[in-house]
Amino acid sequence: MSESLKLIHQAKLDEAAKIAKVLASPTRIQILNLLEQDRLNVGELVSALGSEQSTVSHQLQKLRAYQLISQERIGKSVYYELDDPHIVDTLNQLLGHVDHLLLGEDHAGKHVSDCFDINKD
Amino acid sequence: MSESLKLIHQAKLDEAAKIAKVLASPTRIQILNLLEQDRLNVGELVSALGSEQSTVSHQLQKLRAYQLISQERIGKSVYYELDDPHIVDTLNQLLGHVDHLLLGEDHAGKHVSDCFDINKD
DNA sequence: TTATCATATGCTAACATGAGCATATAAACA
DNA sequence: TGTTTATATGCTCATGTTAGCATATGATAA
Repeated sequence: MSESLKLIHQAKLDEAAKIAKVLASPTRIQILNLLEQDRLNVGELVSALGSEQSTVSHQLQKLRAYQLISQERIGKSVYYELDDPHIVDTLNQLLGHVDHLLLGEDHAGKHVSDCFDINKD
Repeated sequence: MSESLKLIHQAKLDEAAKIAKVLASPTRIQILNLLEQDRLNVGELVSALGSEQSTVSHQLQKLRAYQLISQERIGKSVYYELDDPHIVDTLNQLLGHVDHLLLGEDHAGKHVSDCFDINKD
């Protein structure tokens, strides 16, 4: 009598890896985090992130490719917003995991707050 | 009156991205999936995965580096098992997300089962 | 000790990725 | 129309990743 193991089939495996890849970038995580709070245009994202405008646009392109965000032009600006509630869950789960890790490492007491505010304007 | 946005601080961002990176490989996801079902040695993983032994060992090394798995030598073999319950949650959340996606895409009806069994021996 | 089996590691080639500069496009305004 | 503003895209450099071959290590068996 032999035990059997379940394999995830390749298509599902590849898709899962792709999504993980989208989340595997600090910049993209930050963008998703910001868009979870508000609908923002590129300029607002650029100043919040402190990155180059082209860098932000490139990352938005990738998020768009996975249909995680949607865009709408208003006047001169293009506003982005989250378009996939599931990815937010996955991201928050991931961030929760990290909280747990960082809390564990920082057991000594000198724990820093997770977030800090910035001014949108 | 200006709205404020919360930024995730860099350390947390980097850590989250690192974890996502670990999950951003079909091979590693499959390994985690298999180890979720049973404690397995490298040879068993190799035959289940159908990859080169060195490839599997390299991936195990990465999973080890993140302390997602632990190892124990028994006789000539080294057995691996999951060492982090949280990552399993994150992975399952991710896989659930993918199920949702694939189901959506395959709306036409020809939907394939998610997993298939293999013989462990 | 030597041979053998199981696993780990060094190395390399092919490929992907992230960031930023320079530039193109597209809308709005004068 | 021409100019300005906002965003997108092409290109490139530096860096990282994957997989596999060859080989090293480590444990067991003879």
